[in-house]
Amino acid sequence: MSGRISDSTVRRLSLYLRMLRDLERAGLEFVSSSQLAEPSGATSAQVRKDLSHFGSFGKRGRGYSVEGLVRALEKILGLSRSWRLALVGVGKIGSALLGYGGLAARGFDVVAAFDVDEAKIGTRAHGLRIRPMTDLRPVIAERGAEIGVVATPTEVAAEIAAELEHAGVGAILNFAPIELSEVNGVPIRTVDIVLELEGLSYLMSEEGRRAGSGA
Amino acid sequence: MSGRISDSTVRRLSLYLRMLRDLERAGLEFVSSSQLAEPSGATSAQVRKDLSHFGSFGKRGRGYSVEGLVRALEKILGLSRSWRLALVGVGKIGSALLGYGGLAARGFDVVAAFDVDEAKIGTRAHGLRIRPMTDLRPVIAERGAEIGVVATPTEVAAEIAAELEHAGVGAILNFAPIELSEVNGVPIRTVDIVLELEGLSYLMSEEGRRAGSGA
DNA sequence: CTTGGTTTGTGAAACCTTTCACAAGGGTAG
DNA sequence: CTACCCTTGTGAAAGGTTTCACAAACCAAG
Repeated sequence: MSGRISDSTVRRLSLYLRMLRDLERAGLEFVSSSQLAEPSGATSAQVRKDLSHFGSFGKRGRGYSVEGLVRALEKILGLSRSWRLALVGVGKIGSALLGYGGLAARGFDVVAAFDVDEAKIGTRAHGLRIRPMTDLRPVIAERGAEIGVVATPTEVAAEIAAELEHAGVGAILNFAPIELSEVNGVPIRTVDIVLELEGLSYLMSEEGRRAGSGA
Repeated sequence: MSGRISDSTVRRLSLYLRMLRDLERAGLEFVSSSQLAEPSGATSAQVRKDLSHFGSFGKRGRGYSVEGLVRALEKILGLSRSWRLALVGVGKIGSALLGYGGLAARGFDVVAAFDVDEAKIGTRAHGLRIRPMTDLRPVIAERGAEIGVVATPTEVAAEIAAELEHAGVGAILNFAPIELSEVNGVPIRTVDIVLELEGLSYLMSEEGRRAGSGA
């Protein structure tokens, strides 16, 4: 089993876990790979392959114990604990994140927020005091933040990411539309809305071209 | 050339285009595949392969004309025009989107906003009147919105997506943490922040396990 | 015109992911 | 215990994407 696991596998594991939690809440005891596959658009074989990288969790003829698999996936994904986030940039996106209860509900707590804007510093947003950038390092250390969130303008995103790494975070979630390069093995995920929209734009134009070229 | 183009190729094309626009603004005339590759973390061969699916845009020995390639990529990606977005759900994320100038700047204009909250309906957010869900169909038709944006709670996301499809949008951008299934060939992209964070959680835990297992 | 330096466009090879298909194992009913 | 039905776990095959490597083409200099 276990070698290097692909991003797409990890992504699917998260989706399986989501569904399993629903099933657990619903009181279901066992689930088959095909039931598990449906909501994420995967196949049953893919579910089994994905899980097989980490061990053998099912019972032949029965399926998987819902509770057992929830615990196993939580352990694999590192979700049996909660994580502390440090947010840099309390603008539109930053504020939206602070107000989004879904994060804390899933074990991601924002424990510190930073901004350069003098007018914001010292004020509170959703119960969190906004701090100046100069406090980045000590506050991240003191609060033990493990994940840095970059919600700044594009121009400073790379610099902020570097500072976060220096401050000791182990991973970065980036909302600026720029491809940040991973250094020191600190993984970075970028959420790039414009990129997603451009992907849709391509598909819609494609369709037009396809239909148009037939005539 | 051109068959079915993979998502990752389209994604990279967007990144090339971004860089090319910067180069164009900087007044550069020609660019090589290796220069183009750098910021997106691709290789020069990959850049050439990606472009080769759509035609032959470069000059051997010289590279690509910056202006020419900008126009070609804009055409390929459907970005020589602008797109109209209809937003459903003016909560935290929805408001953040409305306030985010980056969208309009890149040719994605939000032309309609809907919500179920009586208190919000009729008020204006960033110059846009918030409308009741019952107006969805007529307003989308009237304003000619092509892309629907789902920024609602998870529970209603699937239903809203279906309504948007019915109302005639050609693509959907979904912010609810749920995998929506494409129907009628209307493509859907989901931006799922929790999924990204869980991916980072996996990587950080992996690292711990790797280091720990050696001792 | 010829030579040399550069860069594209592209088959072929290498690599990675997904799907197939089936033996092995487990549960249940009689 | 036997017979039958299910579902897992997994090698092997298929399918896709990325990298390699090189001929073809272009430019500039002499």
